[in-house]
Amino acid sequence: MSNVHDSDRCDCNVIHEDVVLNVKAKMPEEEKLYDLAELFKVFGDTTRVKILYALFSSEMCVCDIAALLNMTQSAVSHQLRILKQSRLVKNRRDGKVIYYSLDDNHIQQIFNQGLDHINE
Amino acid sequence: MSNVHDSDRCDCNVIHEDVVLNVKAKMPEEEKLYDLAELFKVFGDTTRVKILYALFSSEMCVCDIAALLNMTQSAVSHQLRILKQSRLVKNRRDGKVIYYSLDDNHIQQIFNQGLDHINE
DNA sequence: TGAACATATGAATACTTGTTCATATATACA
DNA sequence: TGTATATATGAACAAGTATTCATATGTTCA
Repeated sequence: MSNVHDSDRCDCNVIHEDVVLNVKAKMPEEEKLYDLAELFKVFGDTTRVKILYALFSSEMCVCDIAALLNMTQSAVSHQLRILKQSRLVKNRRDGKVIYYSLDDNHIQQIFNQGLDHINE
Repeated sequence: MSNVHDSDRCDCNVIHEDVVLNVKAKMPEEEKLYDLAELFKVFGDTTRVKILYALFSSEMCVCDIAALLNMTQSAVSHQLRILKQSRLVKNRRDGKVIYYSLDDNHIQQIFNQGLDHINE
């Protein structure tokens, strides 16, 4: 039984208590929203967006990605780690070379929706 | 006529030049990818995700949002400004009260795709 | 007009994060 | 086994950002 008024953080009055209660009932659990923000945080960096977009075309090794983006191997490697931790990319080893590829089929749709917003 | 080799930033060799050139040809223009990352950066904060999710249910005034999220009116106001600048929300004034609502119909789909990724 | 309320905003602070640099790990090959 | 190459990673630094605090703006109503 959570109460709208159990807070002292808001320095103004609740104007529409019915609305607040109604919306509160419909909100997903805190953790889901946190995870969602964390996912978008991963998409919120130009380098990572470029890497993901590159992998739409084909799997690539770290050196190729670095050359494509005109970036340091180290910088790319750091970003790939973040992408892998978020289960957005996976990798396979072939000798010395490690190939990265997409590990998710929602990314392209999410990106397309995002581009729709930008282009409208 | 851009050349893969005009860079000195990559401290390793290009292994698959054909792949790099092919992917480079398919990459969207730099600016689009930048804008896309900027958009996701806006989604990459728990407070803003919560605000947007709340507005899926109904339009709300600033005080109500602050009460719902147990946050300062000021903090909410700052975030609403960012959301408005990104054309994700709009507002209308009714006397002293300002009501915010969604200004984009891609958001819900983007969020749903994101949740699909998290839940799989 | 002045008090009360809703909202906006600038400055400061604490925290997060992307890149660099140096170096470690791992594999191939002579 | 030793060297070269591909990749990973820890530490440090610079740049960005969310919240807080104080205050300003704008509207209503007595």
